[in-house]
Amino acid sequence: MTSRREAVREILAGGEGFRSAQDIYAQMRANGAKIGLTTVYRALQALADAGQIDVLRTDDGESVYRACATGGHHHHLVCRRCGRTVEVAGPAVERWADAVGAEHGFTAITHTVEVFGTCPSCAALTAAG
Amino acid sequence: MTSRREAVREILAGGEGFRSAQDIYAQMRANGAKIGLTTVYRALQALADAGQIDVLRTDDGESVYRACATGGHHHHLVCRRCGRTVEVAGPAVERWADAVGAEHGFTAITHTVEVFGTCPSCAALTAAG
DNA sequence: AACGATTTTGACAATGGTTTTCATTGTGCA
DNA sequence: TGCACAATGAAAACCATTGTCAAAATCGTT
Repeated sequence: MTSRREAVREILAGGEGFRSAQDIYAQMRANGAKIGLTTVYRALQALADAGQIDVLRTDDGESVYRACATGGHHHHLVCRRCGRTVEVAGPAVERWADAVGAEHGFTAITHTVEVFGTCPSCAALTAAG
Repeated sequence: MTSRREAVREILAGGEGFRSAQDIYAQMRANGAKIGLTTVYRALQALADAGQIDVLRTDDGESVYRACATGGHHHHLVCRRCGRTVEVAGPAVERWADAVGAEHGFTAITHTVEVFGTCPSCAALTAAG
């Protein structure tokens, strides 16, 4: 029983976009894995704590997870239509956030940035239909 | 009974930082107002739809609301300790977000940016105790 | 003022993602 | 094999939020 976390991580690594804990759980069960929802949550938390996966909240309050392609700090450009995501590095934002914080005397600055848009494919679809 | 929304808006206008729906409800009850939690939620939604208040999600999934001081688009610098918030305008980020989106062919770009940090007062407290 | 139509309100139940509980099971070690 | 400890998972608990629906308030009309 090599920690189920491995299994969870592999599921995430095997996919592309963000997935919710519930989805991951369902998929694992579908794959025949014997795992509980509780454990999925715990694995996800551990992975997130270890910085091995990305976490972000959808607008309706659900947490979604995704394997981190690049180890470093980065943000996401998410298609609001199909959910396709692109990891983007944004040195400019990092600097801006730090500057803004410093300007007001804040320390230990962190920030969350998510960019949403309509990806080319979906834009085409929208135009067509 | 001039729409309870007025009352909710006034509570928000009378405070500084972000407050959760539950907090607002509790405060209104404490002030002697006869209002239901359901109505607070409805008022908050209506106000948010009308663009009269800011809404954002805390890390633990709770929605928090705040009277919008400036009408225009802006972001927030939030103290992770005491919740004090500063509205910041960030032309640089706007441009960056648009540029990043455009670079990948995305259109109709929107973005969410929240900067967290420890405010001077809280930093002092931390250092002291 | 009186009336009905429409909207607003709010107590309560339901929802649903997430977390906790706790007994069970697996693992490492002597 | 036996024991200590971490991991697991089923079910219950949590809790912010939303839905339901009947009562109350408001408006427009007479």
